[in-house]
Amino acid sequence: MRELPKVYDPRAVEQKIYDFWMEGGYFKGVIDPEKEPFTIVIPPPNVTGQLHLGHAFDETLQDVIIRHRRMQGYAALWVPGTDHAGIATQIKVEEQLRKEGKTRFDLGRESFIDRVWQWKEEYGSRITEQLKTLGSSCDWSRERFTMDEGCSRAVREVFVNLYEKDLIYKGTRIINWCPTCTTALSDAEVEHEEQDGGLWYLKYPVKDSDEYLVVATSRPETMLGDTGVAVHPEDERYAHLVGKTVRLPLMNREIPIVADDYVDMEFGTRCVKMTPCHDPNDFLVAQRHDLEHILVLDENAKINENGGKYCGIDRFAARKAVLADLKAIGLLEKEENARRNIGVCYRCTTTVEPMTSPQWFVKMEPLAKEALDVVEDGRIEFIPDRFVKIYRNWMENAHDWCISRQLWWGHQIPAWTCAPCGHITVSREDPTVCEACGSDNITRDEDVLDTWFSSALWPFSVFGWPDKTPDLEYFYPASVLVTGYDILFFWVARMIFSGLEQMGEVPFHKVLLHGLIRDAEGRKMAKSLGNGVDPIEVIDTYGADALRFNIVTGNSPGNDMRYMSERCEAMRNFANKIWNAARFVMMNLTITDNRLPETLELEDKWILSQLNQVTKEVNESLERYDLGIAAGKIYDFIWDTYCDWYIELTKPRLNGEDEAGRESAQRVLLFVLIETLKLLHPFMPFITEEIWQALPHEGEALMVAPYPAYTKDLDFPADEARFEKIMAAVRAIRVRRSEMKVPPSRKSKALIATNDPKTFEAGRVYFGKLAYVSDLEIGADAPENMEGQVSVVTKDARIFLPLSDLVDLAAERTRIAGEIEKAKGVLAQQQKKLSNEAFVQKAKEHVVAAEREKAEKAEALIANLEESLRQLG
RNA sequence: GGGAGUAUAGCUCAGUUGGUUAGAGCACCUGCCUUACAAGCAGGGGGUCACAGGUUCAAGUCCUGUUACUCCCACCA
Repeated sequence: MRELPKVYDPRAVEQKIYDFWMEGGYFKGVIDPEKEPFTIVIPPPNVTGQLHLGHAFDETLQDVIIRHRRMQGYAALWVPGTDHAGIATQIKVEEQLRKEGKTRFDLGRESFIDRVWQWKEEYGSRITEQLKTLGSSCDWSRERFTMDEGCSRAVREVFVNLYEKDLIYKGTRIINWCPTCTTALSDAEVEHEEQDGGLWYLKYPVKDSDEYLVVATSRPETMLGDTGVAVHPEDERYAHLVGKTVRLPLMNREIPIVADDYVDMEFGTRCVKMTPCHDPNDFLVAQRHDLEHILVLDENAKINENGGKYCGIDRFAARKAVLADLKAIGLLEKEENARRNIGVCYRCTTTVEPMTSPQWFVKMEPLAKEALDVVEDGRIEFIPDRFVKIYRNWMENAHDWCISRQLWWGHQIPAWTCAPCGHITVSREDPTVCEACGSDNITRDEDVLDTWFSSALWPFSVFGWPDKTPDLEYFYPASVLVTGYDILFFWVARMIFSGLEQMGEVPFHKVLLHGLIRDAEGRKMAKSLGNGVDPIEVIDTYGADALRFNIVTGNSPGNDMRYMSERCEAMRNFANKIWNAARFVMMNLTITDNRLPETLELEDKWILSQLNQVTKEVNESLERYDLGIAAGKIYDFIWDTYCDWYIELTKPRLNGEDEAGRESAQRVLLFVLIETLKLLHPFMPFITEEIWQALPHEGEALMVAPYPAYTKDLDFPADEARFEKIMAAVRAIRVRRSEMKVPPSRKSKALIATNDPKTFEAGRVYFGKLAYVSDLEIGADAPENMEGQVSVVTKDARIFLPLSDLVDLAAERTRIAGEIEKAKGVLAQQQKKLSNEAFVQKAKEHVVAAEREKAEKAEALIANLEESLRQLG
């Protein structure tokens, strides 16, 4: 047993304890046919990222869950890993190159990729090392990376699979193009924000006529690619023009006027310019009317050679130029200011440009259906369940998923196009010849896959799929997935349909969705705002346990939370509280084992019964993934019940002469402390392990000790009730003394008049320490002379404190009369309820019983109060 | 345009399936360095649970409507 320092210093403990766990191999998931597996796969953070509070939140929840299950005896496994994060990582390396005055094109594809791998080697372990400082009990021997060999094989297998099933196809469709990242994006990767913009009305002259058609647009530069004007088929105003053409200004191109009911007859000018290559709706209309496709932007969003004299001009400059030129020739009818939603790239916030482009897509409809079913029928449970609606909404409307990216860092698409015959060969092994014509003149598709394509396979790729590995067999599917609601569509949805499609089974049974951590003002933490909080600094200041406890409490599933460092301070204080409680127990410790004593005192039964109750509630809360509630209960038990009451209660025994009494107090103190450490361990793993190691214990490590469970043997409801009587009396004395401002140094005699002297006799010894009583008399009667007596009343006792100099009899009478009024108020309410027949008949039995008891208590209290008042005269 | 969430003490938030006189932390007030802990102890003040209806013996909790804020989804030029 060691002497512990007075103040807990997490820095002296955490690293040491983590190393101890690692050396013990306790994080390792072990296949054990006797045990039930409990699996979590980590949402892989970006390999070159840095730990932020969002990660800390996510990882803490997972660690609490996995530690609880591990202690419960499950074969627990938490698989860690990182994501190659295509765009994000590529951007970072390109930034680095830029500082050297180079672009990726200077290096060429191969050396650029080499460079990224170097970068990954350099920074790839940073985030995982940071995860360790949080205490994450991941099985590091199973760490994976979305671009490691195994995951790459899984990606290839899935791609080929889906292609063969016709669920992946290549086609020229309208996609979202980011001109900065120079790649296509999926719909999910586009964020919408409202911006001020304009709406311009352009006049298109009808051929061989004096008429004009007026079209409105928010992107006038796209008119360079217009190939038609649409009006509604039933619009009489324009009926005579359908089939004719207009002369497209500036480009001097004749384009047809078509009738299509896409046009809203109630809206705008009722004429819509058609730019099939730069607007998804126009694209559809163009298909129906066989309009020409003219792409006018290049990959950097500059006007291309199809834009005539505007070629080479950036889209926004082109907008101004086009408008100026139209105005000059009198074809700009008017302009309006308007706020509108524009799409921006989720990585770089550049305005994305819708444009047609040959890309690869995953056909969503067939996949989405089953993925929705498993959530609807409960095979996968969302916590909280309101996310089912959001998920449904998305699944029912999901467009095909654009999976090709014009990047270099990522899984290159396994498709080869044949130069002579144009056939595309998609294959598990790199082909040397075209599978259709046998030509060896084939070239591999340059594009790579969306990062989320490999993330979608994570729940099974980490276990070695497509091989049937023992891990896959035993640990798949995961028990619970923990992640933020912000990646429900990016990741969760795609894992679900991928798991179902490839494994024929859900990838996890439950999804615990948490919110975002915001700053103290409720704003999103963002680099641009500079309001980010570095968890590593927090850990350094307050300790990982404090950060974890802060994050786990004070929020509920699915809701955002604000980060406030004051809360960390409070939790640091809590850690210190436990530390000192443990110090107290240790400095009084002479025993070397932690068995309970043969005989239990009243207060022992009380604390054990309370412990048992809190154990039950904590397990129930954890079962429901109400981690914050569970943590709160442990907090209250430790601070209020154990420290503020029980420890104080044991002091008379510990300091007493009775050997047996000293030992039994130690035994109960130690037993409850150890059980409490176990309860708390998933939440505050470091400090609990450190203390546990310093106490007499069985087993190697707290983290693999059995988690406490409710037991009938420690249920003492009758003793609890008896002890509550003593507590009530102690509290009442404290209140009275405090009201009279009697300092603790001034002790007083006390007389307790009660009809349950046996109970108070059992608790006699506590009144000295807890209620500043110097000499206690217990009996049935009040003192004969009430002169100078302060009376304190509970429902079970009338207590008299001779504090003659402080007593004002008149004031006493007033006070007691006031208390009677208050108690009568309570009683009246109860009686009202109880005299309501409907209540007595319809309410549950225990509710009625509780009300009766309450009424009885109030009655008893009133009787005692009245008795005291009478004696005061 | 569709959907979801939030609204409880000065601040940040809990509040399980409706059931004691609605809780915690921080802040505030009073008294205490009572030898585990002043990062502490004891006591206290502070809430018409956004608003209006409804269901029920009983509503912070369920239903309807209203207001305010937040978020997600969406191709109205």
